[in-house]
Amino acid sequence: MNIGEAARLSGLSAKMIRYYEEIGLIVPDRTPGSQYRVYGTHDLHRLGFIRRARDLGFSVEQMRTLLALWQDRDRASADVKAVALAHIAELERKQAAIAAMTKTLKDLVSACHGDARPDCPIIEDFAAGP
Amino acid sequence: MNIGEAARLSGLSAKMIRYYEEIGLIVPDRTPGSQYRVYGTHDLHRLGFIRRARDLGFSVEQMRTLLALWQDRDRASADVKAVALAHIAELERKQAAIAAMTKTLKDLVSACHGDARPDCPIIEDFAAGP
DNA sequence: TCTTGACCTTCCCATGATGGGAAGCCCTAT
DNA sequence: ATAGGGCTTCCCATCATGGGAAGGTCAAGA
Repeated sequence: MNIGEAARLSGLSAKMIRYYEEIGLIVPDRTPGSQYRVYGTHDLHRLGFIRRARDLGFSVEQMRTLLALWQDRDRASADVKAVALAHIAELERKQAAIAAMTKTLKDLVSACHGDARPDCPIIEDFAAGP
Repeated sequence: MNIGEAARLSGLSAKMIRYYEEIGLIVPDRTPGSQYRVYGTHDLHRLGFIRRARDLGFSVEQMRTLLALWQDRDRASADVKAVALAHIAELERKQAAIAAMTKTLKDLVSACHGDARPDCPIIEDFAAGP
């Protein structure tokens, strides 16, 4: 099948599939005459893997590692788990940062009348020196 | 003062201060001869405001809005609150997305032995079709 | 058989916020 | 006067993604 159908079936955009090829994640065959990309069942399976990993927030480099581990039938499951754990740690780091911002903002928001008057603890907080 | 000291005092990098100038958030005076940027107390105050807003995750466009509201002594506190609430909503959206990824990953990780054997529920999940 | 329209190709550019680095100017202390 | 540190502008890179232009390919219908 061509890239359009592969995109539809995988849920990735054709743009991104070409990008993933450019960086070596998936390299399909080409039709001899037209140079159209041709995706077979194997490629489609690989695209599905990429899609799933991407939706779970893995970086392109992590996906590269995971794809290699997938292909390596003798890898230790510990190797896969390590990649997943590293990603979880990163997600939790981001989550903590967001939670801290949210908490501060909610405190400020709850102190603000939110009416037509100009005095506002939010702005005042921002304007207060360190 | 010059940009280096302004950077030190505000906690922003000189690079970023120049960038904020380029996009019109803060425009300092220049020394007539040398074209060095010169930051006064007013500028420093503004940089502090930017720093605080940035650390709370506001986008540059939101900072632009907030700076304008700060300068406008007649704004309604509701206007400020609306910006903050919109940002909180965005943070919570991101937080929910991260939490969903984290949950899925943790489930997969807990199902994975993480030893020397090759069978791994994580990879298997990724490889499973939609 | 020819045309039309949908699809494909490559190439360039943009995003947002940030950093790196080069080439060259300015100022101050020795 | 010279050295060194700070400043300037300019260009490039990140990461994953989308937009769009110019042009090639293919299949279906007249």
